[in-house]
Amino acid sequence: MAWYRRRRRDLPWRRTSDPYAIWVSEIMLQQTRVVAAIPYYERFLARLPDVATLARARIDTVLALWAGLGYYRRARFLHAAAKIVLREGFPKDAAGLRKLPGIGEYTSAAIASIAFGEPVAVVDGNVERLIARLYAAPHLNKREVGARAQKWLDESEPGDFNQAMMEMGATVCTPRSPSCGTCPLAKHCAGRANPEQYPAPKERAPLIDVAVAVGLTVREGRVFLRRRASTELNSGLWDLPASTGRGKTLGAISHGVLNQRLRVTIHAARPRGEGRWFTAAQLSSAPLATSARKCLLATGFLPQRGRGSVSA
DNA sequence: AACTCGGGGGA
DNA sequence: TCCCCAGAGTT
Repeated sequence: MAWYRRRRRDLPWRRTSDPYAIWVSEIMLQQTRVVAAIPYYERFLARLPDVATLARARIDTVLALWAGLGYYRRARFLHAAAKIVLREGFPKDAAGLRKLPGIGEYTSAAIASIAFGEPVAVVDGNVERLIARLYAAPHLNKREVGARAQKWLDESEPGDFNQAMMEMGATVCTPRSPSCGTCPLAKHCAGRANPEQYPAPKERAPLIDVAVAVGLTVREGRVFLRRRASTELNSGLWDLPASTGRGKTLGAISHGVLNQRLRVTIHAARPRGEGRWFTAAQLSSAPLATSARKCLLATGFLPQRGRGSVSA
């Protein structure tokens, strides 16, 4: 705790005690690095400053604010949960938070400890690694990590304790080349001699190549897009429609996603099915699928500007 | 417990 | 290219 008070990063969600803002930050931080989430967090809260505004916003607005951050299901869960909160009130503890869509074991504990001071330890990737090394235990499951973290929890300041654990994992007890020389726990750490062995590496799924063909139609400066259905992946995002692949090839992109590598070929096509025409300017504020954005950059429909181009 | 999410970015 | 990130939901 002394180390944390000295070394904590000045992060935007550490400047508020608003449970809504902390909630938004925790959803954005799921499987997402702190530095990646910061600009999205700032923009999201500026546009949707409270839970009622979020609940009443259109899903397109929410998805557009999320575009580029990945794991878009999080945005839909957050929006759905905001509607529930507007109707039923903000949950008062971790158990109540846990019932909301998009909030699991980690996130319920994080919000409850940080916003409400509830003495419950979080287990994220940082805490797993820190505990595994501290005990030189390569194969602990989440429940076992949680029990050990809970034992150390400072119940007078559980939010700061949890953030201290994660901050340690993110800045000192890092996956590769940890800074054991400056670690305040080094002399208590059983894994100090060989930190890279903890936790044991997980076996990875083999990389799969997937061929995808999409159709591109441009007329009078507008491109034809379809909205992905609620039953599909990336539902709600605008995407290029599928193609038979028989039209003239206009380009190709590679789009890595988890254990897949999508090889997307872009073909000239006629507009088919439901869809909408977008100008390049309209796309800057539309929830566009990342692979579609790459295709539109590759074919020159969108200008090649600095990635992200997070315009309000 | 394993798998998916057709993510994203640092090293 | 590899690794893993303040994970959650589904099967």
